[in-house]
Order: sequence, then structure tokens, then C-alpha cells
Amino acid sequence: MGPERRAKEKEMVRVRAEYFSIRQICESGQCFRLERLEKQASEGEDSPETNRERAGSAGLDADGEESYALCALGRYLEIRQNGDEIFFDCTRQEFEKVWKNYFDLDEDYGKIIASIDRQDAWLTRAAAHGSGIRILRQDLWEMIVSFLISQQNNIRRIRRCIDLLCKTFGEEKRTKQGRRYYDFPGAQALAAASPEELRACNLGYRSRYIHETAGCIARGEADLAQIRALPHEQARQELMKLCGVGVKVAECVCLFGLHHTQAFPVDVHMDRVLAGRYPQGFPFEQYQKNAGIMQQYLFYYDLKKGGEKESGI
DNA sequence: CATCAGGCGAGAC
DNA sequence: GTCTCGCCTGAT
Repeated sequence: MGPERRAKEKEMVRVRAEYFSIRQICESGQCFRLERLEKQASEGEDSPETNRERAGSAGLDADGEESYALCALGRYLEIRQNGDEIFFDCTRQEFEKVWKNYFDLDEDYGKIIASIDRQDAWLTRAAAHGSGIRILRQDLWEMIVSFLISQQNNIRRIRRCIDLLCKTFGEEKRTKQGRRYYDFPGAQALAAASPEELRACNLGYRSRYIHETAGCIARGEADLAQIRALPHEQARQELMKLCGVGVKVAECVCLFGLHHTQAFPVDVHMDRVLAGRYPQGFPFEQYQKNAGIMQQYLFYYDLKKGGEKESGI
């Protein structure tokens, strides 16, 4: 059975990457179908709680290896990270074709962080704190629905709603190991769903937005392929024609679904950060195409620091 | 029980 | 154009 074992080993891609933290990516609120896997209890390891505490308090990755599972692009992927070593549980071919791009691994985030104005102590700290964040290249339709759901909602419930939506309307699939997972439902599937069925996913008043928007796409009244080809301002304008999509949701969709890295979503948190830290206004002109990445550092920093005391500077 | 969570649409002015 | 208000739901 030696050869078979070796073949299995080969179906694992190991890469080294700086400025990459799967945990930070998972917790940065851009992706709702990436989740941490609990450690196998077989090896007398620390309890999950100990792990969580350790991981949560460290600025960089904790020593322990962490595993995550992701459903995206109609696929299922498990990822492990230990320091700057990242293991993708897929073939080299799949990694090169799909995940390298999805995780934005060709972008030099060190260079982006180095471009930050050192006079801006807050942003410098925020970027140091979230230096492993990357802006994923996620599916446009999935981002539209996800951020429709995100409005006036909290991350935990957003995840649950999306999970339910996928289990109810998404195609059921199995990994080679037999693990069951669900695709994100397409516009056709959601357009065909009755309002009652959508309500059952705990979407609340957002179910109407999803029903109408899905219908709009399914009937061809809005064309996602066309929106993909538009520059930022126009793409945002077109997205805002969709029911339930306002400025904030449109900017999130542009940033995470179209990789318009200049998009700068302002929610209640960012509003607070901008008012408190940038009373003269955020220096958009300085960061231009990377403003959205700066936004993500600031958002994540605020998310993590939220609840802690307002220690000056 | 009130408030809040990664807002938005509708209506008033 | 700007302002206000109501809205599903679950956690605190």
C-alpha cells in the first residue's frame, strides 16, 4: 500500500506565503462559508477553548496548526496553516487553476502595507494587526446575496442564514472522503423559491430583496457578466439598481465579488472609526486603488478591538 | 423590556 | 436632495 499512500500525500499542496493568515481571513467578515474545524481529539492536544484563547490573543498566528473548511466556487476545500506554511487539501492542478487566484496569492501585500503613511499611527497599527488578511476573489452572485443578508444583521446570524439557504436550495455534493456539502444556490434556484420558503431561512424582511434580485438576474433584466466588465463607479451604479442593494452593500459586492480594491464600504463601525480617527476625512487620494484594503485593516482592527477600552492614540 | 447587529426603501419635506 | 421611520430575527 506504499504507492497509494504516496499518491495521497501528493494530493496536498504546501506553499509558503507571507502576509497570509487563514484565521484572519476567516474572521475578517468578508467570507461567510469559511469555518474553523475543531481539532481531532485523538492526539491528546489542548482543548479547543485553550486553542481559541491562544489564537485570539496573539497578534500573529499561534504556534498550533489550525484547520479550516471552505465551500466556494462549487468546491470544497480544507486548509491548514502553521506559521507561513499553508497546506491546501487539493491537487497541484486545482490549486494552480482555482485557489491561488481565489486567495489572491499573486498579490504582494507586504508592498501594500509598506505603502502606508507611517505618520498614520492608527492605520499602521491596524495593518500590523491584520497583516494576514487578503481580499478573496469570491463569486459575484454569492456576494450579492451574502451582503443583502448582511444588512442590519450580525456575523453569526449571517453565517447561519447563508448556511440554511445553501442547505435548502443549493445542490448537495460529496467530497471524495464522503463529506457532504452544499453549493451556493444560483439565481434560478432562488428565483424559483417561494417567499415562504425564503422566510423559513430566517432572512426576515431581506427575503423580499433576495426574491426580487434573484428574479431580476434569472429573467435577464440584469446581467452579471456585463457588470463584471464595468469600471468601479459604473458597476456600483448598476448593482444599486438591484432591490435591497444600497451604497454600502454595493461597495462590499464590488470589493469582495469584483475585486475592486478601491471600493470602500462604510458601515456603522467604519463610520465610527472615520469620525474618531479621521475627523479631517480619510486620505483616499493617498491609497487610491488600495483604499479598500486599508478599509479592511481598519474594519478588522475595530472588530477585534471592539469591546476593549478606548486607549488613546 | 429595550437595544443593537457590516442598511435599505418609501414617503415627507 | 436630505431626513425619518419601520423592518425580521436573535443575542444581550
